Amino acid sequence: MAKLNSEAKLIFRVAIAVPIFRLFDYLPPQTNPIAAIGARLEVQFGRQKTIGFLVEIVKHSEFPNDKLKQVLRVLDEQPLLSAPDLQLLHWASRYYHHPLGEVISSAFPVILRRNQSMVPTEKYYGLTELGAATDSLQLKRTPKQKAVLEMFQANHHPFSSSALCREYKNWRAPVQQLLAKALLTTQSASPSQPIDALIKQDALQCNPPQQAAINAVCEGLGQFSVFLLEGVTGSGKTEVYMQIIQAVLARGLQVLVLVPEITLTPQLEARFRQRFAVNIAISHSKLTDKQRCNAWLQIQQGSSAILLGTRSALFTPLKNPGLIILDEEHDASFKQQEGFRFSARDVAVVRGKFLAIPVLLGSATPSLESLHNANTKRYQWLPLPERAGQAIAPVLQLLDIRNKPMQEGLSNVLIEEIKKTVAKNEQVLLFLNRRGFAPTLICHACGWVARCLHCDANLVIHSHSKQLRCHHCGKEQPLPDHCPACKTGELTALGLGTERVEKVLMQLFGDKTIARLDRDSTQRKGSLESYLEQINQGSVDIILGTQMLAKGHHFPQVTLVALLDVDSGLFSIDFHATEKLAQLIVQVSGRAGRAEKQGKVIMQTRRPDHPLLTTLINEGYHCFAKTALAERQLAALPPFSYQALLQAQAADDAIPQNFLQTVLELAQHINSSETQILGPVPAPMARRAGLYRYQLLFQSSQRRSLHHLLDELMPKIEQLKQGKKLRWSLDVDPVDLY
DNA sequence: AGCACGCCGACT
DNA sequence: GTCGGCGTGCTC
Repeated sequence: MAKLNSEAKLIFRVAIAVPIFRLFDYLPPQTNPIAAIGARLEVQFGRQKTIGFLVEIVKHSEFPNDKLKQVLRVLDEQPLLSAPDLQLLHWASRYYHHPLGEVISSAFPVILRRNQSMVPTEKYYGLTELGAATDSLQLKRTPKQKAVLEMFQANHHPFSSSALCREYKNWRAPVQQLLAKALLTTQSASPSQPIDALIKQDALQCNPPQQAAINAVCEGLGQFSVFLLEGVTGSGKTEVYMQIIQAVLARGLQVLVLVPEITLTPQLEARFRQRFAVNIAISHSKLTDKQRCNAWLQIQQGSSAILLGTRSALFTPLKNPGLIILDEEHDASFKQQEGFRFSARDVAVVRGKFLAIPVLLGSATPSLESLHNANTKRYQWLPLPERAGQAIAPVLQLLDIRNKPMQEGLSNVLIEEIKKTVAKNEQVLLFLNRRGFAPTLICHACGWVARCLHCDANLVIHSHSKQLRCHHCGKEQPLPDHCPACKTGELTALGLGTERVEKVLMQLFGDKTIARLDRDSTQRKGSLESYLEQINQGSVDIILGTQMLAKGHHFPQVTLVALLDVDSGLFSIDFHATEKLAQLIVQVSGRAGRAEKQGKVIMQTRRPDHPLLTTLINEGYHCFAKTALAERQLAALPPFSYQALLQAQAADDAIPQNFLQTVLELAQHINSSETQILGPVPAPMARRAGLYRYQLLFQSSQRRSLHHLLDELMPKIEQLKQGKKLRWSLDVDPVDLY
C-alpha cells in the first residue's frame, strides 16, 4: 500500500545555483502538479527563498519524504531554454565537473537569476497609419518631432528604445509628443522583417578563396559541422562572415557571433549595422544588467536576428538558431578563468552539435587544438591565403641587437627606421608587452630588489604615479627614494616598460605625437576609443603599446611595426607559451601595411637563430604550427593528451599541500594507472595575494579515462572536511598553468 | 554560496 | 554580564 502511495506522487528534481554537486527534491506546487523541464521555480532553500531549475520529474525520492518541501511557485509557463540547450548545459556540467545549478544559472542574465518576475521586453515604437500618412512638413514648428517622424518614415520598421538612443540623444520628449498625437505607437516586439529588406549595403566582390569559404559554409547550413577559417590579416574574414550571415538571415534564422573582447564589439557592430537592416543585440560585461537582459530576451524571443557578444553570451538561447561564429578563436579570453571554467570555443562547438547548426571558427593564427582538429578532419579547414583588395603583405625581419648600441630598448638601427618612417608622414607602431616604467627596482649598492609582500613577484616601477605596483595583486606603495635595506645605496630601474620607452621616444622625437596604449593609459572610460580615433585621423605619429594593440584594431596608416623585445617570451615553463608568442607576433605584425603601402615588421632579438622566430619569419604561422604540433605529439602534450588541473590555495602554506596530498591518495585508489597524476607541487607563482598555491595535474592519453577518474574523484573531494578551509578549483583543459 | 548555530575575547 | 569574532554544518 505504502509503495502504491509513493508511486502515485511526483517529485521535482531541482538544480540550485550553489557549489554542491547534488540536486534537491521538492514536492510539486499545489497549483501546477506538472511543470515544463527547464522552468525556473521559486523554492524555499534552507532559510531563504531562491530560484531553482526544474531538471527532472521523478516518481520517488531518496530523501525522507516527510521532510520534502513544496515548490513555492513555477515562474515560467514555458521554459526559457530549449531542450537542446538544456542538454548542452548538462553536458557542460559533466564535462567541466561543475555543479549543474551553477552551470544552468550561468546561461541566464543576472536579472532572471534573481528576479521572480519576467522582465518585460524593451519597448518598441512604430508608426501608426496616421503617422505613415502624415506629411512631416506639418511638424516644421517642432523640428525635433519632425526629424524623428522622418526617420521612422524613412526606415519602415519599428525602433527599440536602445536603437533610438543610438540615433538621437534626446529622443524621449519628441517621441512622447508624437505618441500623444497618435503618429507613433508602442508595441511589445518588433515584427519580423521581410527578407528583401534585410540588406542595406551590397556585398563586396570576393576573391576565389573567400568565395570558396562562403560556399562551403552555406552548403552546410541546416546541419552540424565545424569550419576553421584561417585568414591572414587583411584577407577579408569579416566580409566572409557577413556574406554567410546574409545567407542565414535569408533563411529567417539567427546568428550568434562571439568575439574575445569588448573593445572589438563596436567595430564589428558598426560593420554589421552598415550591411544589415535587422535588429542586432549586443551583450558584454560593460553593459548594465538590464541591457544584457534585454539583449538576451530579444534573441530568445526572436526580435533580434544577430547577437554580438563576448564569452558570457555563449549560452543565450536562440529562437531560430542558424549559425555560431567565433572570431579570433585562438584568443585566451574565451576561456573562463574562475568559477565555471569553460572554454567558449569548445562549448560553442558542442552547442552547434546539439542545435544541429554549423559553427565557424575564425582566426589568422588558429590555436593548435583547432588546427589539429582540422588535420584530423573533425573540422573543415578553409584557408584564406591572399590579402583581399590592394593590400600587400608586410616584410618581416629579425634585428640582431647583440652588442648593438641601444637607447632604453631601442637599437640605433630601429631609431633610424622610425625616423625615416615618420619623415614620410607614415605611422610607426611599437609593441612592448610590459606596462609600467621598469619591471625591477634594484639597489645599486646592496642588491636589494623591491618585492611584493603578498606575492612571489617583483614590484613594477610606475613613474607617472610615482609608485611601485604589484601586477599580480594590485597592491601599491610610494616609490622609495633611498634603499630601504642599506639606506645609502642608489636605486636603479632595471628592464623596460612602456612608460620608459615613451620617455625616450619623447626625447628622441620631441616634435612628434606619441600615443601610449596600455591598461594604465586607457583606464578612463572612452579613452581607448579617443586614442584610436586620433590615430585613425593621422594626428599621431608613433603608437606605443602592449597586448591591446594586437587585438584586431585597424591602423591603416602604420607602415612600420617593431616588436621591442620578443625574447622574453621565448623561454617559459608553460608549454602554451610558444604558441601564444607566435600568435602575438603574427597578430601584431598584421597591423602593418594594411592599405596599398607595403609594411615592414622589425623584431629586436638577441636570439636571431631561435627556431620559433626563424620558422615564423621564413615559413609563416602555419608552418610554425605544424612543427609545434609535432613537438606536442612527441611530448604527449595536449591536444595529443588530455589534462585537468586541480588548484588549491590558502593563507597557510600547509593547508593546500595536505589537501592535495589527500586528494592524490583518493585518486590513486581509484586510478587504473591510465591517468598520470603529477604533484602536489607549488603553482608556478607559489604565493599570490597572500595565498599559498599548490596544484595537482591529471593527464591521460585517453579523454575517457581522465573523465572516469574525475567522475569518481569529485564527489569524494566534495565530502572532504579539509575542503572547507581553503579555496580549490578544477580546471578541465587548462590553458594557463598558473 | 548563504545562513544559523555555537563557543571564546574585550566592551557599555 | 553581552556584543560579535569567524569555525562548522546544512540546505530537498
